[in-house]
Amino acid sequence: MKLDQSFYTRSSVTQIAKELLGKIIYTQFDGILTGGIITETEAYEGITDRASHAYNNRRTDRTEIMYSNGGVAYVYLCYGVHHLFNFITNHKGIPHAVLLRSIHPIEGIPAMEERTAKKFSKKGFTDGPGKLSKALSIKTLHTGIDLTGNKIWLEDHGISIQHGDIISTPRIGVDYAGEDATLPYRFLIDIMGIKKPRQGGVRSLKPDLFT
DNA sequence: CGGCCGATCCACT
DNA sequence: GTGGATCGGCCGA
Repeated sequence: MKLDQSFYTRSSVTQIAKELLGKIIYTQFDGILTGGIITETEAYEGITDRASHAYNNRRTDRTEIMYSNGGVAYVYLCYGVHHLFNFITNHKGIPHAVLLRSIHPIEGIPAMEERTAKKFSKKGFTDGPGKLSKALSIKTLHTGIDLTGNKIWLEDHGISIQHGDIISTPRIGVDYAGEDATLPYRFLIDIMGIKKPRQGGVRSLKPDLFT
């Protein structure tokens, strides 16, 4: 079942970030379908969040899309190299976002291997925000795209994530954010169920777990 | 208009 | 464990 806009327009960005775990993200460009199970997200809580690009109600050409009604993409370039994908949430004027940090591939794996020049069997295939964007062919030009359309969308396949299986930690790479750098706004499912990961993330997803 | 630097990744030691 | 890649956005002058 495809997720509709009402999933994104709710007011709790942390709740949405947690509910995204276990959902399936798909992209289809030039007839090539790729997709994976979302296993890690981060919430960015708008104008009060020092880690957010929209902190203090800042509006620039880049961040303007964050003020849209929920259900569109915000993709920006990081370190001059990586295209980082965000779900825009909440209502128009409230610039909440969820960064997608990791997926577990389930669809179009050969295409993803070609795009990333890496093999799925190798550890660390799509376990990072830059890498998964490359695998799904998401680029900055997709900023503003409708997340309920036919190029990028989400589906609920009935994967049930227990509350107790969600690990939360501080967000990665936001040391500049002062007190807000310690907020537990990073959410992930530790598929191995072994231990809380250190910063840097879970690198031990079992390829066959969801198949 | 110039300079700084990041919501990262990978090669190399 | 560390440093280089790489460039658009952002800010101050």
